[in-house]
Amino acid sequence: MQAKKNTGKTGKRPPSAGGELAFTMPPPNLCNGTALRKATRRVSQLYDAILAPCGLRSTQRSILMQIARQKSPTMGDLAAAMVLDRSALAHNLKPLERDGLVAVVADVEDKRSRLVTLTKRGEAKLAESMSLWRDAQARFEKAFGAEKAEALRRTLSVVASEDFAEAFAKAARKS
Amino acid sequence: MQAKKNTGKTGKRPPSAGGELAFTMPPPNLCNGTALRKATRRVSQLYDAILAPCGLRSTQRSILMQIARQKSPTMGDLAAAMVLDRSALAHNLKPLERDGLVAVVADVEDKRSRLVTLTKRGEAKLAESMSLWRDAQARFEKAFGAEKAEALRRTLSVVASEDFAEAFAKAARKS
DNA sequence: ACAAATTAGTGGCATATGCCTATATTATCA
DNA sequence: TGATAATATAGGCATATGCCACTAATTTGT
Repeated sequence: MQAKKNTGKTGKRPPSAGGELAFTMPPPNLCNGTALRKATRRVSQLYDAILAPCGLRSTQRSILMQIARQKSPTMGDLAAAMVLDRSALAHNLKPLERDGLVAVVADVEDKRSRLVTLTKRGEAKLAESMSLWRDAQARFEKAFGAEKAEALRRTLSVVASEDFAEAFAKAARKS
Repeated sequence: MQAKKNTGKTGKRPPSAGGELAFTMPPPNLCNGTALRKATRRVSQLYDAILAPCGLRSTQRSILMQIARQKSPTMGDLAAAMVLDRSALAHNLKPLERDGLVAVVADVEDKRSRLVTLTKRGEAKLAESMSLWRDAQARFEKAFGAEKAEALRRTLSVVASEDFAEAFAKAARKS
């Protein structure tokens, strides 16, 4: 960091942030990542509050639901479907295992793999959460519009896809 | 990806999840929260990889940027602007404080409040991150389309707003 | 067949996020 | 003014997320 720019009007100011920054401040709300994270925090909070009575958070519920869909996926398949890091998935499964909602068993086909399954309790808990989830969904669509919600989900699924990740990676930076 | 050798409905199955569930399985990709979280994880990963050389994650960068915008916000103001729980913000600031990028000082006006400011190092680090961030943004817009990206950000900002939270809360379920 | 490369998962570390409770400070009101 | 409510934050606990390095098992190249 070099000496401060002499713009001619720099006076003595509090220990920082008073003067001009070393870059042009972009307009607000321009970062796609920040916009996504803010919306996600808001919605997770709203959904979690509705789901609370069943003792599942939205993250946990989405994992149980995905296991139900894929029947008995490997850790890797499940992680890929959730766009979730493998180790993150492993950590997320721990509380669910501890509470007896999921079980992880070795795969006899490929001993490197482990298969994740719902237990009876897991199925029951997922079933129990359905009406709460439907309530949250209904509220979202009422507040935001069902059509717009569907369009948003489609858009988000593009952004979450591996195709998008590859396009992002290939996107040459300015030549 | 291995095909499960599920021998019909009579065969041996893992300790659960073989039969019909106690609810009707909704079509995939229907949950707004899950769609948001998946897209956010993907984009955070992509942005973080680009930002890595400067040592900031996208979350940290967005906090520094918001502090720069608000000059010296209180914890509460900053948390509200970030749609972030206060205690989460407090935790997130710890590594930044430790690294000397931000400073938290008591407010003389209201001794309950603490003001968050960027240090010189924080300003410099933020400035250093700008070109990396612009690279990530450019990649996103090239892969997704600049127009669509802007539309998405506008949509997300609606979802993240307090107005939306209120509308969600009021959205009566039983009409 | 055997070493090398690849693939699957674990464990450690660090950050991210949120709830609940406690504490300190300020504002209100009888 | 003194009790009380409201506000701002801190701390403890738990889950969420991701990177890296490591181990185990399979696949591949020769």
